[in-house]
Amino acid sequence: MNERTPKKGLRPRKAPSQPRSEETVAAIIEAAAQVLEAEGFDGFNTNAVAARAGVSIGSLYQYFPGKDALTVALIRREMKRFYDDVAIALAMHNGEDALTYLLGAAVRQQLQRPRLARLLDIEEGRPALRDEVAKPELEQMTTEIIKRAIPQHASPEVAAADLFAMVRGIVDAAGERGETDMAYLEYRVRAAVFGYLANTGTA
Amino acid sequence: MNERTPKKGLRPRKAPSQPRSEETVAAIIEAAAQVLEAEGFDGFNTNAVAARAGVSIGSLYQYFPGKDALTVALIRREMKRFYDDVAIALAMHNGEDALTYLLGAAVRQQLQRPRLARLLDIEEGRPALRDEVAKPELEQMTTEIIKRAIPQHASPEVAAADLFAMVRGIVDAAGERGETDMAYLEYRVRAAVFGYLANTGTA
Amino acid sequence: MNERTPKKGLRPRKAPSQPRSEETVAAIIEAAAQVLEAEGFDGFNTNAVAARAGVSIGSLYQYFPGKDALTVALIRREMKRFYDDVAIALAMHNGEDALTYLLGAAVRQQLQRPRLARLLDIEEGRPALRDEVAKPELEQMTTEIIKRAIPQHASPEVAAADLFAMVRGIVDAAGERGETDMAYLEYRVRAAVFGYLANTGTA
Amino acid sequence: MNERTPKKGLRPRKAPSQPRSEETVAAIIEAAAQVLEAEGFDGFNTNAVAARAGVSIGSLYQYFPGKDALTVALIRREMKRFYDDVAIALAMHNGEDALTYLLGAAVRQQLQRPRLARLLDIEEGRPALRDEVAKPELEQMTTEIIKRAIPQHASPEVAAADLFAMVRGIVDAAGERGETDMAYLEYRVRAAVFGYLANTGTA
DNA sequence: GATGAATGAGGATTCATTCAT
DNA sequence: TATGAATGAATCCTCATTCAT
Repeated sequence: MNERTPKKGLRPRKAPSQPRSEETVAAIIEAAAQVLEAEGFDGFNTNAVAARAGVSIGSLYQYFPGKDALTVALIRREMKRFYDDVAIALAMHNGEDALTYLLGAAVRQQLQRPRLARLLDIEEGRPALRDEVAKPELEQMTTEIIKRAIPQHASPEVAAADLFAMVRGIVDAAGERGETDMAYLEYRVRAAVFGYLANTGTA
Repeated sequence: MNERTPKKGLRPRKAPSQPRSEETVAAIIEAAAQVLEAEGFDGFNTNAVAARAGVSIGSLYQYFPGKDALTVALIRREMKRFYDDVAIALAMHNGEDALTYLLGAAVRQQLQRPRLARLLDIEEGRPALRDEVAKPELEQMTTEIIKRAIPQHASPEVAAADLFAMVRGIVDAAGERGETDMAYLEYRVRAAVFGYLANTGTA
Repeated sequence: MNERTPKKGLRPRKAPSQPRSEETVAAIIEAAAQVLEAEGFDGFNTNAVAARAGVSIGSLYQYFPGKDALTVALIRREMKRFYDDVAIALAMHNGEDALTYLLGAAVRQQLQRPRLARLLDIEEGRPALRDEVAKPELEQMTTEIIKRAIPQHASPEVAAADLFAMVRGIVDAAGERGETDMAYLEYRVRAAVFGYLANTGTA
Repeated sequence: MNERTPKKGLRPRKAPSQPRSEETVAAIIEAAAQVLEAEGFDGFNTNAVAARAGVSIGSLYQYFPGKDALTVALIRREMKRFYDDVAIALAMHNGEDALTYLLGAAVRQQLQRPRLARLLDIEEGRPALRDEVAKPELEQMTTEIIKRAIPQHASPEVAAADLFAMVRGIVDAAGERGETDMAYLEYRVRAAVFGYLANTGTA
């Protein structure tokens, strides 16, 4: 499957109606997570995922039209948790508190399963998946939070993108090095983020 | 080639002594860069590289014991330029100037061939390559520069790692979005880095 | 590979330059013929063809970008012989002789390897291959021969198409029934063709 | 399912006694026709047929022991209409009229759903089905008609086979080219058939 | 009877690597 | 040394068929 190949289905093949199916789908996605975590990209193949999920390869393809669709589903599953956190942050009155909460959530999530998070970050960037996993609302919501925290900021959209990128960079690298002290990491992330905002805020 | 596979040679097979060989090796490495840039991981295969380099696949294997060795060579080539910049920075007297210079160099390099840079950043993280492309001196030198810029900083090693990671994060993301305004990007990177240092410096 | 799938390469992958390659290509095509003949469509898979040719599956794909390309090559090989016969017929002065010669050639060819001929006739009709195996010159040349044999014929193009179709129909069916008496078959084919022309000629 | 595989049931699994079953069976067969027509062999799979029929795949297998049995049923359904026409022809007193009527019926039927007809003609030839869809009576009846039309014909059995084959050849090809003018096509078919008979009749 | 989830053998294709020439 | 033909393990994916519910 080449990069320019006209897309193929990346959405789940069928909404699993029976409860049995739902379990199967969840099992496959979690198996994908585990395989990716344990074997890296090299070992991340559909047969391994099916085997780890305890289902046949045929079942996997009943629910996902292809490997990429499975990856997308996994990314979405992980993204969802963050979404919820963003919503919580948005509900806060104080902008700075909201941003702080968000950073904590990001650190927590990324350090929960660091390798998985890092590998999925990479997958997200693949041209074949990019459209499917784009998160416009997420960025909009983050922009909104920044506006509240630093009302006078000149370009909150750019700031949102930069902050996403730098947080991801710092936390992924920390996870890769095996860091586990979340408090310390959170402290540094806050330092980076608020430092960035302080220095770019008053354009 | 599995992640746990007992390593294989990742060093160039022979120090090309003859000038013709040197050219060949350079041509292969540049071809690898171009293929990676143009086709992404999906199209990055040894046959394509050999073809683009205008040499036979057999010749490629004469100079590189395997695909990973080729990747490593490419990473090293890109790293070298940065090395030189770090050396220049180290020669500067004023610590802040040195750091500023370094950030500029990083931005410049990363935005020169943004996609290549980003893909190589990913490759660097692969377990199979990590040992071969580790850059202890680089980190040490950067740490040294930070020490000079912020003498009282509590943990310059951690700072060096974080700064590497955040700069890479910001610049890779900017490249991916197609940004080309280096001055603006540099400004933001400086904001992030000096903001981080300001907030973590006085432990 | 669906019927509407945007085409894929159907031309041989590389013009085999070395003599060794040429042999390999020929061996693969003949193996394809034999497998198709012996096993029918059901057994006609690339692995079987490679095995029968005594080459690895990889070699097959070095020369043919896909299964269909192999089929096309086989069809072309068979077509070529007929082409030559049409050329010979075209060189004849007497139109009826030319047509008679052509019919004989068609019968001979089709009865040489009857099952292969019949299965390839079917393959030719597959939408995925149709464009690649179209034979406009062949039809043009046949039309020309008909014009010479029956100068006053109202619509020689239609006649050419009909004659192709009926000859193919009769001979394929005869082959399927295991007929081997070429003279008798040829006699009947001539009866059909000249009967058709006699009855449609004077529009 | 290989060509030599010891046969499997090709007859419908149960004579559907209840009216509801009969409808279901008919729906499945018509769905098979539509799928074959619309997607060609590539898309002709049991799941697609069941879906198009609006029944579950399980139900399909309740009525047909396998895919081939479904194909056979479809072929039989199409054959039946022709059977009736042959019977009508047989009831005619004048042999030539009978033959003419038969040809018209053949053209009409084949041009009704040309693609379906052509694909079923191919399926009929598959060794796995051949025995199940042989039509000895049909050929016998046709032979009878020929005998009446051309009493002195030397080998009416051979003629019957040839005529079947050439009519099928001409009409299938016409359908493939998208012809729709039935009168013109019928005229040419008559020309071919009566021409053939005229030229072979007086052995 | 009907359903549709599950199965897994089978088949197409890729690509890193070797080795005879 | 260079070449490029050959290799085959690995991987993706399909679809006829079964069977528990």
